[in-house]
Amino acid sequence: MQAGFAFSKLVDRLTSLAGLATDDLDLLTDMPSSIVHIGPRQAVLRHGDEATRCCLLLQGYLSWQSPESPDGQITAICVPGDIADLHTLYRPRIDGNLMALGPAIVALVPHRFFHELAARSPAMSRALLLMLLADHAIQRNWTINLGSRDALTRVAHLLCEITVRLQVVGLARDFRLSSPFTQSDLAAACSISPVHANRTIQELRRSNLLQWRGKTIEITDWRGLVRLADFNPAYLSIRSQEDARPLPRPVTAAVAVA
Amino acid sequence: MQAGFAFSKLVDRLTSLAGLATDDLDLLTDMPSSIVHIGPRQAVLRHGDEATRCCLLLQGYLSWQSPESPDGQITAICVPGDIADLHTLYRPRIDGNLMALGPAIVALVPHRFFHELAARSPAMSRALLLMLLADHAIQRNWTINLGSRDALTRVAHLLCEITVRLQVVGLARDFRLSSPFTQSDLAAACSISPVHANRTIQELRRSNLLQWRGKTIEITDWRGLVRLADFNPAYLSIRSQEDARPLPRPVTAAVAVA
DNA sequence: CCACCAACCTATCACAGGTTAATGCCCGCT
DNA sequence: AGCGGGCATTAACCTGTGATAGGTTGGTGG
Repeated sequence: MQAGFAFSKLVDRLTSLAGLATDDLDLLTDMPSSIVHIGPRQAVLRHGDEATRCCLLLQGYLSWQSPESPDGQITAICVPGDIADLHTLYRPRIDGNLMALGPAIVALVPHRFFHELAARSPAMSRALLLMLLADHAIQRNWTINLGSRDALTRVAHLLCEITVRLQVVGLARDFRLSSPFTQSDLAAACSISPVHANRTIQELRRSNLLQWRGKTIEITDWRGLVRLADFNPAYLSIRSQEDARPLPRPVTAAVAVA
Repeated sequence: MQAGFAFSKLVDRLTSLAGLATDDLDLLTDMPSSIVHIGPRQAVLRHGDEATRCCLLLQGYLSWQSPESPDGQITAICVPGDIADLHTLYRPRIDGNLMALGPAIVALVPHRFFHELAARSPAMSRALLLMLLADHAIQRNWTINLGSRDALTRVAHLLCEITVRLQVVGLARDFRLSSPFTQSDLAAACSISPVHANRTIQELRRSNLLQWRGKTIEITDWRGLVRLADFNPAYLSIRSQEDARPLPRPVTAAVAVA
């Protein structure tokens, strides 16, 4: 999509969920926002806050951490194009802490904008709803991941999920993903100890499934990783590539007006 | 609320989430539905189905089980008043299996009804959305439960959650809950082995926190169970009792019309 | 009354993963 | 260049939970 457009990843994400006409997407161009750079391990939203703006992630990773659990368990991860706290449109009270994993860039957008957007375009309204449902489906899948997989397959599955979610917004197409997060972060997301996360990563390396050097992960055997993790991307509710390009401006409507 | 009304538990649930005027609630009286009795361990919806109706639980418990995982892990539990598959209003493809734990009674309601309901009443539309968000919050909490608690506190936490959710719809007020489900079911929900679930329950008994005899559980030390589980019901997004009664018919509106 | 079945309970053993702590590495800072 | 502080790595040890296998109880039907 438009390469220079700051919100292009949001556009990618939305069109991956629902059919949107160019008219609908045009509504995003006057999205008011303030751009904020976040440092590593810095909080974006704190437990108990009342949100009045949504937090659209432009670059990097954000994580939701469960409040008042000493181990700082990570309950969700956001990738670029995600609106981290979309649900605050309807329940503004923040439950949990939203932290950056590594440096990140976010756009803060007033709730008001999305409410008006939804009122103006039913298709957009629907797309936002599907975004909420997709988040829900991902969350359910994390439940499955924690409940039924061991450490190795759990880590593998998480990496598969992140990779595909990045690919939706045009990142990691070559299976190289930036990893500004630490092994401890990965451990916190998989609910294993940092030490065991390390053991696990080394086993993935030893099996020639991936390399993790410095701040990038390269998946060298995608098929193998998918097989190991028993990964099925269906739950991410991504439409097929076929359908995933913007619908043309509805000509019939123009005719009707004329 | 109206005791004889078949959908009173749904009313309880909705009003616990949002302020609803009597006018809004009246819209529920012509809800078309077919009542279905489900046997224990019987499937209500199967992975891959396309839903055209929503499944409102009237009595008993339903569980979502992850598809194609041999251990039959339970990823969510529904209590009376819940609409088990509300999300199918927007994404009708079923992901997972919906099974009854013990005998259950459900009302099948055409999607169409809810769509019209939402179109007619903004307050209802909002309440349904909040119901989806509440489900999401519960799911996130299951992630926390599996990720950060050991078997004992995990079971304790689940029992706390179910108890409070039942109380919202007027059940288990005396901390006695019907438990038509088996210890294996509980194990599947907590991702532990049935044997260990048994050990765990016995420890809860030994600590005089509860009794589980036959098909009812009696929680004899609610405070103690809450403390053990570190249970905080905030995530269930239940409004305070104060707010939780129906709003009076908005007189002002009538005046405006007149 | 007994056969049968499902659920519940108990005992034992093995192992995945947690805990702790020591070491090494790399990178930024003065 | 030297220093300090995260972070990755390795090792030794320990514990919670899974697996298996068997015994008990209670309800249901012949």
